[in-house]
Amino acid sequence: MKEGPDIASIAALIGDPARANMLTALMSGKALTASELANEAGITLQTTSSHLAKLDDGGLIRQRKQGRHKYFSLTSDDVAHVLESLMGLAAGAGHLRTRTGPKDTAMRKARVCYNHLAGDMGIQLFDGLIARQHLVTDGKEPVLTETGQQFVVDFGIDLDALKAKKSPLCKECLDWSERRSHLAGSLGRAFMHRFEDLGWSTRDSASRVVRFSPAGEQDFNRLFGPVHHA
Amino acid sequence: MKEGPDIASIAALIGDPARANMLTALMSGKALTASELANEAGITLQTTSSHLAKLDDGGLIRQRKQGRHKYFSLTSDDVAHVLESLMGLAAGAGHLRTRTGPKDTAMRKARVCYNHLAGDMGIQLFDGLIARQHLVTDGKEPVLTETGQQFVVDFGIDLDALKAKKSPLCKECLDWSERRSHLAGSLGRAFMHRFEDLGWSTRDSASRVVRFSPAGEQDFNRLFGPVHHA
DNA sequence: CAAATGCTTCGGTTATCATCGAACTATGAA
DNA sequence: TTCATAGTTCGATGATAACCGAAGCATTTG
Repeated sequence: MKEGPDIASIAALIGDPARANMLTALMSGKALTASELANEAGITLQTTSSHLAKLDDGGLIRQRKQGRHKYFSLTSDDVAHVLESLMGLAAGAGHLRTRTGPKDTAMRKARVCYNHLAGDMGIQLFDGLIARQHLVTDGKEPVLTETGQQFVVDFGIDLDALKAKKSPLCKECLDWSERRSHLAGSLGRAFMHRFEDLGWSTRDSASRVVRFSPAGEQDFNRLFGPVHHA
Repeated sequence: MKEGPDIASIAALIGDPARANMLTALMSGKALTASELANEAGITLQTTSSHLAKLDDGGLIRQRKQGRHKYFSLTSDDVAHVLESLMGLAAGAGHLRTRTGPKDTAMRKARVCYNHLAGDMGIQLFDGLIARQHLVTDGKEPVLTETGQQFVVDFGIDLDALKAKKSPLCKECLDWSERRSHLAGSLGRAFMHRFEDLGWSTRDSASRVVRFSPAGEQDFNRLFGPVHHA
């Protein structure tokens, strides 16, 4: 009724089932066309157009014209973060829409959260970095240690390029399936990208599922898995 | 098409302006009554009641009856975190709301609530016991853990005598200045009594104010103050 | 007991908004 | 040019839900 940040209008945007489905689809990190989003939400193209205009107006999505197509994507990691948090709440409250299926277990194991790795393996990555003291979390956002910076560079990530950008290097993102933190931010994105470059993992084209090859998973566990003390 | 939790229903809950105002008001961490929330949202009590039922149904708030009042608060830090993120997206500053309770600073700090400690220090006692895992609250009334029982005995309280009585050992009591929980029940009374026996505190004869000696407050903070992680 | 206070339930009104059919614009292909 | 595909705009409809008045509980106070 009065002052303060208008969380109601933004939440209302997410609160419509059709729009929520579109946003969830965009959590894959891929840019999608209006038609694809219409299909995701199960509504006609006209209605979709109206929804997309509202989402754009609310600053939740960004659009790029390319030929006669129009590609839509989430505006920022912040938007993805809010959506992921909402999923956490919904999952905690027992508001799951679908019961556990084959795809669900794959989703829980490894999936993309906008542009970084989430699910069980996302948490392993995060915990593994911390266990090896490559990353420290003192209250606020995580920070790379000296050895951590060295490790990242050795792993084949151009750290200087990431630092040059203005977007935050490390961010925590709450996992809705595990209810624990995993690594987001530009470093999280870089890790995801590197895994694919190394051939460790591939993205499922139709969903958010990330599939690791047996060899890739083995390498992953060696570098990020639980630490065994002597 | 439909994967993951149902974020739409939860977002829709937050998406109504009246409910958003209530939730924002509850972000203070304090429990508020239905009437106060009605006032915050600028709607009648009937409508508020309906909204509160929906928020409760969605698992966003939790309610507690005390006397003829009903106090509402956010269910968890997770809820607060989502709201905070939404505010970030809405790109605005937070706003503080109604300030209620005793104006006397001494009363705010420490006072007697029937027979146990209330006010800021009462909350510190309660939070401190939980932070040290001496007390757990899983939905219902708090319960002493193994280490908690040992701690209580070591502190000089005759736990067996308390257990022998029929009155409940631990109860949560809502603080009317801080609007948060503190420890009541026979254990709460025992703590209060022990503080006085140890010479840590004395009761003001004319009011409900409890005065701690400097040394007593120091000891109190050592045992019940905030926990510092290594 | 009765009066007062705090909150809930019920019924009816109103306003909003998601939805689709149809018509329109824009880009690309034949 | 003509056709096809991608997306937008407009108008009408229908369902949902926010809202309040009035009456009903429940608890405390006098």
